[in-house]
Amino acid sequence: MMAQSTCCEKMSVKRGVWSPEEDAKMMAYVSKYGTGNWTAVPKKAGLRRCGKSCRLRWNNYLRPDLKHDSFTPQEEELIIKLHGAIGTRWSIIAQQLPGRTDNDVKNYWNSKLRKKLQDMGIDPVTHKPYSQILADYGSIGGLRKFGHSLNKDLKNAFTQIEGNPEEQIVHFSCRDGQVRGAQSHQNVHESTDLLDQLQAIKKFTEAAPGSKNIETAVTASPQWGYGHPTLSPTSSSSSSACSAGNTSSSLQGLNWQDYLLDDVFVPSEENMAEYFMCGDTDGSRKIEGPEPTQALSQSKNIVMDNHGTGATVIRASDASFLDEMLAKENEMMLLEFPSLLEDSTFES
DNA sequence: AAACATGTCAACCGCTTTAAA
DNA sequence: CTTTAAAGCGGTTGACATGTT
Repeated sequence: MMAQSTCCEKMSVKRGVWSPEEDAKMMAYVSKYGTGNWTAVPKKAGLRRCGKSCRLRWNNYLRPDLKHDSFTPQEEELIIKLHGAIGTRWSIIAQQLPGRTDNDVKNYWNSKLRKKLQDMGIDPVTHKPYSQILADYGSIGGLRKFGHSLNKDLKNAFTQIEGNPEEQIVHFSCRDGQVRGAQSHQNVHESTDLLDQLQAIKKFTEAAPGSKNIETAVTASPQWGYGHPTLSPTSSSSSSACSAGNTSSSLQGLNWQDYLLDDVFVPSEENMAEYFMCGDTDGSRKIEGPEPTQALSQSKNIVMDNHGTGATVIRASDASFLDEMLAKENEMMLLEFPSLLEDSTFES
């Protein structure tokens, strides 16, 4: 294990997996004294643990209101949707799932849901199809030459794939000028590992039995649901294939657009408020901090069209901010990747 | 049957936020 | 207002289980 100095080490207390005896002591203590003042718990409960460890054990495992069975398709859907809206705010997501902890949700996302989306050709960070993300790469004015280089690489990569190249490449082609602004710009930062994405797309195209299916699944993007039968992975591990199968019915009919940020935040400010007021009947729980406001202000600047092409409308007042960001990025590109900016072999 | 790879999940780390002194 | 301890949080690790070669 690590040799870092922690509070637990200083106190020379036990670490690692809890024994049934320790759990019993913990339960006995809480039933007698209740929770709170965790630093005092180890001494009072007769445990050789640090308070933090006790709190974690109680909150993540021993609490009687916790569910210990597997996640339901409904819970799965909610996690995906919320993750698409607010990202890795696990505690907030967990508040919407009674009996689940942030740790549960986080683990479930990392071990199951993230892979499931990847296998379907959807970027688990942006919740967009990889094809759209890659199209966006080529459509960013501030990264003009960089985008062209990427497109060249993409074309090289995809000419290697067997089948009808026309159908497969067309979805990754540059649609210059169509997507600009905060949303597409964000994609550049959030989906930085191009290689991984290429591999995922390759995997996706290989998994589909024929190019016709790909045509149906990708070209007709409004019909592209998470549960699309042709997207079920055939070459992935048994567990992911199995879980994908489990949810195909529950998620059928849902489009990837359903999981985009705007679906949750754009409709109205009331919806926003409702969303961030947690499900408690007394309404006492709510999100703290500036995030909802930020999300709202962002959502006002981004308007996705109904077909998920990612077209954005930026308020005039934001233009200078964007220009500044793009200029900064150009500057960074010059410093870090001057060779890419010199690449003039792929102009269009 | 053994070795290796992969998946799962409880627990930990360290940073941030909150609240009390 | 400042300091400090407690609690909250998201990311990461590692032990164990299971699957694959």
